[in-house]
Amino acid sequence: MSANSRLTIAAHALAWIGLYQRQGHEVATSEQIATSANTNPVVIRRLLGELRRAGLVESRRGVGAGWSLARDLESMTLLDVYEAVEPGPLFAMHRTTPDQACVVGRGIQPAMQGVYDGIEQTLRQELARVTLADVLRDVLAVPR
Amino acid sequence: MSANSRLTIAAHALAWIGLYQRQGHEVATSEQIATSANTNPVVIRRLLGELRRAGLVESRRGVGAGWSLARDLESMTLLDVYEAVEPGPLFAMHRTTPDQACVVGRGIQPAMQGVYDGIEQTLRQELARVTLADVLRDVLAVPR
DNA sequence: TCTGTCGTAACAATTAATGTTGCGACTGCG
DNA sequence: CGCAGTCGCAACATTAATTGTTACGACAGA
Repeated sequence: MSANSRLTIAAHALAWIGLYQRQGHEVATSEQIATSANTNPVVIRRLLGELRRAGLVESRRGVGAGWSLARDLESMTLLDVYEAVEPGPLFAMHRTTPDQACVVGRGIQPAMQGVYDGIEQTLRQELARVTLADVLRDVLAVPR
Repeated sequence: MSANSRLTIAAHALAWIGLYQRQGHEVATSEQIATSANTNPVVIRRLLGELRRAGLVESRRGVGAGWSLARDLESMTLLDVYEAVEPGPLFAMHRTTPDQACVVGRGIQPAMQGVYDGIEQTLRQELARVTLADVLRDVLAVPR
């Protein structure tokens, strides 16, 4: 379905900053995170910018600039991240309006919307159940 | 997230065929369905082709050709349709391998995969709960 | 003033879905 | 037998979203 790794990369960045701060550092740079995620620093800055708008991270400019967590990893859930970085709904409707002269064309969108709303609701509950601290714990639990 | 309406269009097509057959017709043509969904017949044929591979519909060729249901709408769930028409997973990993020399780079994919697997599981349960007969009922329940 | 990093715009590259055209294959009918 | 209507499928165009890249000004501390 989606060639969309935004949630994955955002979680990666947050886990990285969290671990780095646990090791006693003040801020992490987009360059460092980009190296770990094997991508471009601008991509990281863009994503972190969205997380900052959601109040999850803060950035500092000037010399010794970089990114830090605005809250504990324990208090951040994947739902917070999801809402910050994912724009649209999971499933889309027709890209052009179906034939309103047809019974099915008229009724299909409300019918499917009901289903999709329920699913989106469940998805949110699942994401809200996992904190970024959980993610970092699982990351560190992987044997090297 | 996804600009992907495959599930919606597939459900539309199945509901349309189901209703048309209830009205006493043998088969529906991709042209008719495309008109209702306001898209191109080839798009419908492609989708229905995937549904046929999954055993949900059958097609007839020659004169009086067209599509018919291979099973009752009651016995078809949105999960059947989803599995037939959605290729990939909901959330993607990094498009390039993260830095394996970094703890986070090494552990993030297994960690996120665990979460994503659970979500995919829940999504399937939700989809399996809705039959295409439910969808058609809801379609017809929409006031005109 | 110099240095390192963010902030952001602009644009290219990539990928997936969707739309379109064309044509051969099939099959019932006259 | 030939015709008509529709599927099957390949090839290509279009659209849209994400991701990657380059460039450069803004900022703040040394």
